[in-house]
Amino acid sequence: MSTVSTQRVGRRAKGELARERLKNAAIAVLDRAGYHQLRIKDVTAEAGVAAGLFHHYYSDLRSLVEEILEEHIAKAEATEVIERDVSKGDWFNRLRSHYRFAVRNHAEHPGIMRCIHQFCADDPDFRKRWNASYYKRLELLVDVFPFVFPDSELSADEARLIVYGLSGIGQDLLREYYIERDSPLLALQLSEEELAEWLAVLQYRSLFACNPPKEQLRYASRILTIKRHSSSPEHSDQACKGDLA
Amino acid sequence: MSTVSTQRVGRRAKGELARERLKNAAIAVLDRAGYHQLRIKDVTAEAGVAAGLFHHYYSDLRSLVEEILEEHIAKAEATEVIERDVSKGDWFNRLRSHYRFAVRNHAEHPGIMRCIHQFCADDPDFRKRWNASYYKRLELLVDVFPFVFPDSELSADEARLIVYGLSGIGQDLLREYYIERDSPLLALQLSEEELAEWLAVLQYRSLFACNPPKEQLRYASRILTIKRHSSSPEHSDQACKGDLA
DNA sequence: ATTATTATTGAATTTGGATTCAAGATCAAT
DNA sequence: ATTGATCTTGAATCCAAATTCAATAATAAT
Repeated sequence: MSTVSTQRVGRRAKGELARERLKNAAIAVLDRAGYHQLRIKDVTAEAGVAAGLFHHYYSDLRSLVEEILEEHIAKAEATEVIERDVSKGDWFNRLRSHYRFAVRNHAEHPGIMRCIHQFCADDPDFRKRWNASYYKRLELLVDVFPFVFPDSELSADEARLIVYGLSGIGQDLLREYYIERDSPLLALQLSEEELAEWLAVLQYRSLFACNPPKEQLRYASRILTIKRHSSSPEHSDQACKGDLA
Repeated sequence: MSTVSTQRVGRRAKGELARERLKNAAIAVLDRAGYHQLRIKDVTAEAGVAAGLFHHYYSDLRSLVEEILEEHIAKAEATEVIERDVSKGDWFNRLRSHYRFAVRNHAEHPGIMRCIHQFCADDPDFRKRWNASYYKRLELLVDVFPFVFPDSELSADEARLIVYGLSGIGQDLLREYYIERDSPLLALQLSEEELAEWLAVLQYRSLFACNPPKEQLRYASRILTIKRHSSSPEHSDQACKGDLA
């Protein structure tokens, strides 16, 4: 059907290409300006096409942006497999994997993440769509709750309260760090892996009320030095030893 | 100067009154529609005045809304005194007080909190203004870090990383709960005090890697039943006993 | 080579809403 | 009671940006 040669491009393929160029242009503008300053003219200018062409491919800005976000979500969902190589009881690595995913998303697609955030605040329908994706990940954790804590007297909703509450750890921080790029924490010059680990440690501590196993930590081990000076030394690290189910 | 009687109202006072009515109308519309759907006509209609009157009192919507938010921030800062009756080493109550403040804000002024959120995502200047207020509270916690954890090897920035990371606990949750009113957690029917306590417990656990003292908990004590079934019983609760500096 | 289809342009029009303003109403001062 | 100031109205105007569309170019089918 469509020619693959460099010069000759089929009509249909050419159309698809222009469509794609508009999309990429929009992403570029989203990155530097955000959704609410986005104008059709910005997009077509960035793509180097006439203003009128926009409506040949999209009915309005919102539908273009929705397509971008939808694709992002779909792609992320396809490749996440967050808990892929995490062994069954290895909770610290499970949490760290979730954060790796979140951190990578923010670091690689700040414009898109910002836009998702703006859409969620504005548009109930989109918020539902996003939450469906986001909560799917959270529910992975909620689901294993009764298995990990068989003795706990928590209801399912209470488990959810905990997971949803803890999911906020680092959310704002990631935004300030990667999107606004305007946080005192930028001074720390953290790599993605480092940041993911720190946040995972914080989450782990809250979940289990103890530290993750020392040997798993590659960057954030200094957090283990946090001890109430009023309590007996070496209290909790030992008790919550190992990390196997 | 101005008459206090019910019927007769001075010229100046009448003006102030209309100004106030516009402001309250705007808050009402913010509550139900949010900043980005806010129109001057909506505000004047809600206030029951002609469209043109708006510009007699405000140059544009943004300045009106900024005034509303500025007043909110100022009032909140004036009355917060968050750590007022928290005794020096009583960390659990300190955290709980912070959450009481956050929860109350969301419960009482969902429209304004939503608007703050929207402004922060859009407007770098406002975000700075808000962060100045928000970080002021967080720095209360950062500042006492070296005092509470004298043996810790954390740098100031690392302490900040922890505090900022943990500050996210419950942020999204409060939005979904009080602003969007669309969270599976609504099923729990939590009172403000209950929610504040749950979130404080989560934060406390992450900070100290142990549970807060049982006797402080009025609602969330079931969280103490969370124990890794692989570890020895009663491990950390005892070690981190009491709560005095 | 001719014809039909799709892609692209940019000027003209439309739209949603902010902004202005002349005129009328209300009020305090004299 | 008259005057001058402020408050209020709503229709008229303005404006930025979206949207349309007739004309032209590029490509594919015959």
